[in-house]
Amino acid sequence: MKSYHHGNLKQELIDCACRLCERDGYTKLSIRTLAKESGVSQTAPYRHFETKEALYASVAQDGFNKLSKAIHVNVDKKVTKKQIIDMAIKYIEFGLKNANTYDLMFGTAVGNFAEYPELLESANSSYENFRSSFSQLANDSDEVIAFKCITLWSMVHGLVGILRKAQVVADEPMTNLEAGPMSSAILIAGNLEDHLDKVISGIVEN
Amino acid sequence: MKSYHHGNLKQELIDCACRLCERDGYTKLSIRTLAKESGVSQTAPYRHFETKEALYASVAQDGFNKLSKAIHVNVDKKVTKKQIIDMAIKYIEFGLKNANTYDLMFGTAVGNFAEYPELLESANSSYENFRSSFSQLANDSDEVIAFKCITLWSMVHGLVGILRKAQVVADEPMTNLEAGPMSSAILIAGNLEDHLDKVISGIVEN
DNA sequence: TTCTAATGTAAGCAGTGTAAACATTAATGT
DNA sequence: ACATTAATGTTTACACTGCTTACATTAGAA
Repeated sequence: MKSYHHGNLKQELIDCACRLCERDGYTKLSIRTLAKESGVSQTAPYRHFETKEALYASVAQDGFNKLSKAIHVNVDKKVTKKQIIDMAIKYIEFGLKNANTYDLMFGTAVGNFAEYPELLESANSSYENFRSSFSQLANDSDEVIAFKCITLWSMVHGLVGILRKAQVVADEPMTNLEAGPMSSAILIAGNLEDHLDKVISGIVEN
Repeated sequence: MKSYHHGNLKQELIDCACRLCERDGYTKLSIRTLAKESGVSQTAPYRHFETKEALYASVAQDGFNKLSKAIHVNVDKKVTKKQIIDMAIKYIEFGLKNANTYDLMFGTAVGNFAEYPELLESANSSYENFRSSFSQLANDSDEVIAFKCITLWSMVHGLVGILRKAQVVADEPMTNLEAGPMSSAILIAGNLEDHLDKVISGIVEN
């Protein structure tokens, strides 16, 4: 005997949306199937999300929270280069393992973060994770910190994108080392740590 | 008196799709409106594109062709660092000025390039542009060329993504230099050339 | 000139986001 | 304790989508 009111619908919708978005990609997600999955009428979700974009925003927010956890570095003490490299690897792993969610976080499905304050805060918090790690790396000015921060961020962000495309192009996962289209991207994937060490050394010792 | 057969429908559809995709984003594009725009029945496009994805593939292909032109460097002689920087700037400009098309090229709307051989070739050709420029920069082994190439590519690709997000987050175009969320990304945008000079110097003199 | 393949149309299916009007119930103020 | 209100759910419906199927026209090859 189920009651008229669900009780926890909003959170259940978010959880379910996160799962389905990551499994099938956010394009495949429909509000109707989401409602069905939660055993509720087709339009019930609209009591909690004005538009589909608002739902996406919640999924993206959840993604940023998970990203923050994934890349978190303890900044009580001085941060080492090795920790930065580790952070970079964790970031890339996150991007590759949660590719569909990552699309939602950095794609255009959610047009303007400012319309979703909670999402904005989670996104900024992720960035702050990056920033604070660099602030404990050396005695740098804010500007230099920003430079290093953006350099690494765009690097890892770019690598996530490139590696995913390269996989697609190569028609095989990252094991394919043969010469071929965009094969260099794949070549690096097998050597990610070395690659990052080189690049980050260049950034850090600047 | 228009004839039953259009005569040049496929190309007209592509051209129109490119225009509309870039103007409104590929999500907003519908085959029906596209058909209407070309003065043809709703289902006529299906004679030329099996699925909507196939149409996207054509738009993306056109994007890669334009990208190739935009970043092309004459590799007859030795290539200079300045030329590489210039190429990077051209790439970023392309990504920012053709943002919606860029999404189609590097996003997930076209799942597997291998299913669209022409797209694949155009994409590879863009990459080859990058590669050949680096090959004329110094006497490097293929591996080192690949390293530099991927480093810069992921860098500029990442910057395109980050700068776009930062714009969104900052709620104002790249002029906003106030401290705030992700403001460092914006800070760099005003200084793109300096930024790239630093980073590329790090890559080139390796 | 006939036949066939290419290219167009018409009608329709199943699915979508979302708006509007209504039903039920939880929360709140007296 | 009870009436009122706000929150949350349902029903119905609209306009739109990608795409399929069956049919119409016509360009080009035999």
